[in-house]
Amino acid sequence: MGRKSLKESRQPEIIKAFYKLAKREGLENASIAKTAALININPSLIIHYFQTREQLVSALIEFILERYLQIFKTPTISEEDPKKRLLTVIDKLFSHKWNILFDDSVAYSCYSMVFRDKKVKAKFKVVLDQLRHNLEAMIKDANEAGEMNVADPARAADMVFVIVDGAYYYLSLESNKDEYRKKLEFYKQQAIQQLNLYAYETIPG
Amino acid sequence: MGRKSLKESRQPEIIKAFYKLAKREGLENASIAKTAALININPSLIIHYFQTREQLVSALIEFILERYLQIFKTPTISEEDPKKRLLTVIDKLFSHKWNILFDDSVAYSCYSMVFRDKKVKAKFKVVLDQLRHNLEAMIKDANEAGEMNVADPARAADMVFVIVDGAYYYLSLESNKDEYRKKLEFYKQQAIQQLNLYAYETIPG
DNA sequence: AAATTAATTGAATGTTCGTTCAATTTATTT
DNA sequence: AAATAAATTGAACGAACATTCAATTAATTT
Repeated sequence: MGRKSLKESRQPEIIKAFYKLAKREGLENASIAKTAALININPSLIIHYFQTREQLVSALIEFILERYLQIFKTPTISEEDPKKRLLTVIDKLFSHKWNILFDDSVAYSCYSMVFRDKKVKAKFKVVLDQLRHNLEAMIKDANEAGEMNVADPARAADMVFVIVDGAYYYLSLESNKDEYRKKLEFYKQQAIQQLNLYAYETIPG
Repeated sequence: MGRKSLKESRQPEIIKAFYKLAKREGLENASIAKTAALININPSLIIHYFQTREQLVSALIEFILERYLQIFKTPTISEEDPKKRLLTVIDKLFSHKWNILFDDSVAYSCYSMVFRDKKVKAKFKVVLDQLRHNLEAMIKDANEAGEMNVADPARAADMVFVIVDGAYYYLSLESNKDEYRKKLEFYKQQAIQQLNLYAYETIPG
């Protein structure tokens, strides 16, 4: 008996507010007090749900990493043709929505913890590997459907993400929208080329 | 008359201590008081030389960015053959010393400010562009010496750095030393391939 | 040695921080 | 309506923070 727990709704609400604040002012300036003020609750309530700021940050990291994986959990998957499906994912990786995930002060701040916190490092590793494995599986599907012939799907998938990560690292500094668009398109073509490097068959534009 | 300024020696000393501390505890936990304690001076002295913590961080960013450019300011340049010189730089980019610059919590924390501070963004842009221009110049030299024929040196240089940045973003999560070494070598080969993509002549291993 | 200027210290400031704890409110069950 | 358990508040804590200011020390010049 007694009151029902509100954890499942309150915790995400707090994490989202914390994230919003961190985006605005930087993770290092995102405090419990400010977060509480943002959603009109008492700071103690945040401690009630997360015990320490450290655990709140930990929850934030998981929140961010979950978003990364969502690229494989969208209507894309419903695409019937394996090669089309693959190219749709590549499209998405170099699209505006995916940009937003990378043009993100908070994500880089979280990433910086990788060097001081083994658990954070492990979390990031799991997600980045998952992304690679998912893409690898799609490449294999396209191979088996006879639509492509990538000799080493694992390495190809790896390289695609290396290009994605390296591309946004540089693109986030580009203020000129037109330059941004052009470069993004160039990097996308480079990523697609990775699927051709070992391919006997070329992908029609 | 009066006492001579010690700025030129004191400022770097303070920046280095601040950097050391930031590496150990994270930039967000690196305070003026702790930095002062580290080199046995009074906290006020740091304010004397930098006025605010913000300016100290700004100096730290410049310190870090200067180190990036040093890859082109080493004995490498003395190499007589343009192609050898180019490959030596590629070697360095995927070497242990360059690793250290990237396996660095502080650099990513600084980078995260890019999204909230236009000046920081501009600073990073200048340095990343400089790196690309330097490499582009070396590719052109090798082209003109008739040793290579890279059709688009600017894009090739860009791609090399995209691969470097993307590679370390993933590699920094790899704890297994053997895996790390293997993957680093693979990425290096991919970078070298970028110089061959448009080349009529292949580079002998 | 007197004057000058920067280096350096030390005490003090007000602010914000994360966290604790007891008290109160609110929802749910018996 | 009584019992229960979680939600929520509000006051309070000490710690650490960046920064200030005046006082002192140390080097350099005339």
